[in-house]
Amino acid sequence: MVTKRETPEQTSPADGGRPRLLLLDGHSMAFRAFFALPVEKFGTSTGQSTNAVYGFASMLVKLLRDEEPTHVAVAWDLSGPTFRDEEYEDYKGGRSQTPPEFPSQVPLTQDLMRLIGVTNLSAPGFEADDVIATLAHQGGAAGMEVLIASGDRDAFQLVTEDCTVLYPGKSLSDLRRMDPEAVQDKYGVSPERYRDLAALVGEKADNLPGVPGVGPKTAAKWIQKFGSLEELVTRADEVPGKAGQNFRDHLDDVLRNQRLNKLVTDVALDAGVADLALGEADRAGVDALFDNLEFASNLRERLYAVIRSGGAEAEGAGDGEPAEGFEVDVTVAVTGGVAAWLAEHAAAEGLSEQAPAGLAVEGVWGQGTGRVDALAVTVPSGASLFVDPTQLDAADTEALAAFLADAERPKVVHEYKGALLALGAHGWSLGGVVSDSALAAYLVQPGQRRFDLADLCRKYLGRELEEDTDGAQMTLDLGEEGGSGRGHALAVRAAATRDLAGVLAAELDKRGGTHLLHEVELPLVDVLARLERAGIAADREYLEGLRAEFAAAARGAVERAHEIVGREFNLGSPKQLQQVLFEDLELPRTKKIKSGYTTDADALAWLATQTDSELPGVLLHHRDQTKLRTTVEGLLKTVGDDGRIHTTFNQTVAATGRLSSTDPNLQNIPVRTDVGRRIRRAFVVGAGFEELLTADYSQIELRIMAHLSGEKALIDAFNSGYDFHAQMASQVFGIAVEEVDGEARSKIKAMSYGLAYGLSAYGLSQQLGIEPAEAKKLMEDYFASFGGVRDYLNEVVDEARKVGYTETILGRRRYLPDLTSDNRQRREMAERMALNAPIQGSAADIIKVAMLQVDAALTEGGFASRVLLQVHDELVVELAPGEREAVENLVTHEMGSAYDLRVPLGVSVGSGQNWHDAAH
DNA sequence: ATCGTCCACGC
DNA sequence: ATGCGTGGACGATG
Repeated sequence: MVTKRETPEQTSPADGGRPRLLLLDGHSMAFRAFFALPVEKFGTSTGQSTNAVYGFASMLVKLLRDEEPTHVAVAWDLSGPTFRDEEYEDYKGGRSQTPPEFPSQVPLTQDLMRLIGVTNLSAPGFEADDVIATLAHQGGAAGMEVLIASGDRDAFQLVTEDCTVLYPGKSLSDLRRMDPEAVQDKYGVSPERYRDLAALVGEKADNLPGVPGVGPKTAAKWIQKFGSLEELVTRADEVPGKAGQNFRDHLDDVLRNQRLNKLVTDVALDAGVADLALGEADRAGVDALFDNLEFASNLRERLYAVIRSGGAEAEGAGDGEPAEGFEVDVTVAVTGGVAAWLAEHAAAEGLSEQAPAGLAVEGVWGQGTGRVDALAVTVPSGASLFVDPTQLDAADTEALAAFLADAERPKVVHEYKGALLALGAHGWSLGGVVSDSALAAYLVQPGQRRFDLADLCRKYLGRELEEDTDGAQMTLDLGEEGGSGRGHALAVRAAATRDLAGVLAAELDKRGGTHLLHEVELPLVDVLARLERAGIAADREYLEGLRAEFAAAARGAVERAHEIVGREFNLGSPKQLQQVLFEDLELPRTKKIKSGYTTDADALAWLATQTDSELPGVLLHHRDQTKLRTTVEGLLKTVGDDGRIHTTFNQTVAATGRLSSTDPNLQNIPVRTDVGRRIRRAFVVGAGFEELLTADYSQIELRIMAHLSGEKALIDAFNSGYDFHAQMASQVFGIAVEEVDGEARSKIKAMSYGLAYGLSAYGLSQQLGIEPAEAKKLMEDYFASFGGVRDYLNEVVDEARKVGYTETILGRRRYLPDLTSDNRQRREMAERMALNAPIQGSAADIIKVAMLQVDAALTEGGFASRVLLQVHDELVVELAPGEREAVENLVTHEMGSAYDLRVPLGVSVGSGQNWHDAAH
């Protein structure tokens, strides 16, 4: 196996040009690292051990820094037998078991090597040592200086004047330089005779017994006296004493040892020494891996200081100095100076999509609005303008507004939507935004938790955004007049955003996400900002009424529950509930959870059937009413002065590409029960509008599954014109569609939807309340009719395991390193994510495109109607007077044509005075 | 105050 | 032991 990166031009080592080859024995060094660092202190939150990876990386960083090699390779053992096993079947026998936390760290270490530009090598039938011996010979022949880092003493036989072995001492970072003199000093023999000595002494780790009673001292004495093992064997009868008799008795062992410990120097390899030049690091890849391993920034920074990086990385990163900050030359706008500065520094001809201005907005935003406290513009030269909007005159304001709105003056910003809302609240529009560093980072790695500017700078630029706040820097800033410290900080953010956008553009391009950013996510920002700004009208009095009603019902349930139990307790505390149900009332135990036994709704419903006690039913009722009450209260809290609720749509949270909604979450308003649906009546049409319209995709995820799998039976079911689930059931059960009853239909419906989630037979049985065996049979019957779906799902996972990521129809990637985890739970979780991500993510792609098309068509048609909400597969539109029919057609058409699947995109619409009545 | 757990709502 | 989210309440922790 060879992993090779592009070979950059060779760098010269410090000593004037002689190439220096560093060879590492991967397994032996990783194993040393494993035992050098406490495994329990190095692990991720999900249980992946990382001590060996961390230790190995630290050791390598030190070597790269101290030795400055020009060429590096790591040799790895393969799992299969080697020629030594064939010669001696007990070779390495009797080794104690490898610790279970170790093996999974090997591929992680190999990944890291590849990412930092180091070649991994191995050869079937040979050990890592043989690979190293071969390369060391090649390197020597090519006039290179060779360094070998290995924890295996067999490597000492390779030592020459030009080849030094670095052998770990007490700690991993303490590598002893074994040159010819050091070998002679330590063992009393020259490196050429080391094999002779090792053959006499034996090697316990390889299960190669030597001569009993003969250690390194005796062996060295003999070799010194006789000159070599060969001579020693010829004159074996001259060896004195008990040890000499043992030698004669174990002659065969010694000779076998000597044959086996000879390292092979002509292994056929996929790469020669010339191919081992230290490559360019994939910094984003290293970051992703370090994030995954939850490594702190310390090691990351030390690594960045010694590796070659691709892209526009921090300058001076190769000299081990701390990364430099951002060079900005800040002009603090004084009244009347903005127009002149913009004319001089930010003219349209000075900016381009490749060299845009960086814009940073300081302020707050949310609830569909915002406020600008300050803003900074940085142009490619580093010239920066800091603006306090309260200090502008009319001419300044006009010039600034013109610059911000000008689509011909490209700019990049971090959190575009926030900037839109904040600027919009001051009456400014923002045009020409060619990238949003947060969105770009999200598309590069959608699973990341945070997309802070500071975090991203550290990760992609290797630079700290903020200076030490407790150092002299701060004092200095404070000493300057007019808040230039604050101006500098904001200008730095603008500069950082620009640098970041450049690096991320390159990274995103590599990952095929450029189209998604420019054609979908960026244009969507503006649409979302307008959705948030519009909000949805709420009937406050109606909500108050609901709150009172739900609160009263909940109180009633509390009283009744206390009465039943005969004492007071907190119905909202799962812990107290367990005490009451399982200890006081001694009801049957439910499913185990961390803290005891579950009291969730399924369990309470089951308990209700198992006992005469009224309590479970009362608790269920209490849960329902309490949940409804808190939902209503949450909504009431967010109704604005304009009588509307302005949610926030987050575009960088869901790893699959979906939007999410917060403050309040309008994507989880109850709909499934009658009482829950009443809350939807509180979302009403606003003043000046006529009705609400809802439009949703029917079974979009199943349609995507049909499209992606190409399963003909599934595609036919969608085209049959019958009720989809009934049609599927008729196929599975081999009956006519008319004969499919409700039970059969709902079983197949659950099965179909469960597929996209990676549902197991057990899960299906739980959901349907049937025996696992019956669920298994159901799955088998289902796949007998729709085997293409199963094949597709398997293929998705296999492919993702191979390439490391899944992809949606628009090329949105999700990286899933856990697919190769040796931890079963993690691996299976990643497998379910892998089969779900293309389906859920493609649905997200489609509705995003639909939103753009609907929005554009509404604008183009001159309609006053507007989109208010997106709920994953549904859009809520506020209809302006007289526009219902036209907008209904428009929305149906645009949603239906957002993407051309192998099955039609079904869209159903309805309208009414409120969200409830607009359902269909 | 902050965090993890449990629970429940949506698609 | 079915995917993706948000959020409230509780209770342990600081």
